[in-house]
Amino acid sequence: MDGNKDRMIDSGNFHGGDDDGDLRRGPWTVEEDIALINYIANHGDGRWNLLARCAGLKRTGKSCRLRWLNYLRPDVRRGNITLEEQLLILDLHSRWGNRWSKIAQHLPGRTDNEIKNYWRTRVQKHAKQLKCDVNSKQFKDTMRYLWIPRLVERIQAAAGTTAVDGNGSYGSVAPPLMNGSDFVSTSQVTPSYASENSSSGGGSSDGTQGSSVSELTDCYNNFGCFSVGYGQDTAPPPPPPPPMQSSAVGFFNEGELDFQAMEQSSCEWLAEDGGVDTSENFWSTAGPGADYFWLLQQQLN
DNA sequence: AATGTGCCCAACCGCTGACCA
DNA sequence: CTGGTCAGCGGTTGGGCACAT
Repeated sequence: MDGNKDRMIDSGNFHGGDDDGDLRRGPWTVEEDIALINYIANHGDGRWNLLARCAGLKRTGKSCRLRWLNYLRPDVRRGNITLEEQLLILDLHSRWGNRWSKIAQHLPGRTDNEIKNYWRTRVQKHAKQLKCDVNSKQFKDTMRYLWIPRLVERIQAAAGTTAVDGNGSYGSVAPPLMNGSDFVSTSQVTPSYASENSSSGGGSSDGTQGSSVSELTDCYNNFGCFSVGYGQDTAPPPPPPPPMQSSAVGFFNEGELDFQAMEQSSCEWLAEDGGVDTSENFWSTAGPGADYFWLLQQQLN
């Protein structure tokens, strides 16, 4: 994993010829990155097409913008998605669906692209393993009753504030959640985003304001569910979850969740990425891409 | 060692909305 | 109102890597 950190170094042209108007495509070279960083340092960003021309880059403005926002921006955070971030992503996605940029606003340093990739590669993969659609009720229930409680537990364990009953089984925790008064099931989220405060710089004045991890975990412990910001820009709270539907697939047998099987899968998932490190910071230590950025810094100095 | 397979993620593409003349 | 330009967003692609066979 993390293997392609520096694959774009000096990798030359991508997609071969396709030179519509002398424009380059594909991976960025160190020289291009330096040119872009230097130009933005001196002139700021924005007006990307103009920027691309003035910086002497044979790239579209779009490409420059994407490169800057997703990779070169100094505050971009790299490395593994932490448990806290996973929790936030699950929660925010349950409210907003695939509104990656909106979700990314609540994860400082993370890009919409990164979150989108995380969702597709990890979450959707597990939906596939469960043999259910990522938008299906079954999958949402799995997230809601298993993965999220498990994440909360692990976060708290990492913080040394264990507040979960001893046996660690969520088979016993899940039923109280069944009142489900607050937690949003995606199917309930009507995409009525019009009422949100859309001041693009803000990001903290909508329903999720302050949707920090600690608030999420606190809320979860107090009420057995999330309720942060719910209902401010969405439909009324969903009704209590009905019993599992029959015609179950994957972990849904005879109309009931197979919690054992689900929990096993949950453990595998959380162990495989969440259990590694919870605070890896790409910029501060050797991590994915560190060698590339080291090289970049050397070039800039 | 060679080959096959799956995963990850940077970058691209197409679409949409905002803005302006 | 219309047409053009630009920025931003979400979906998709494909190269490279790690691991399995």
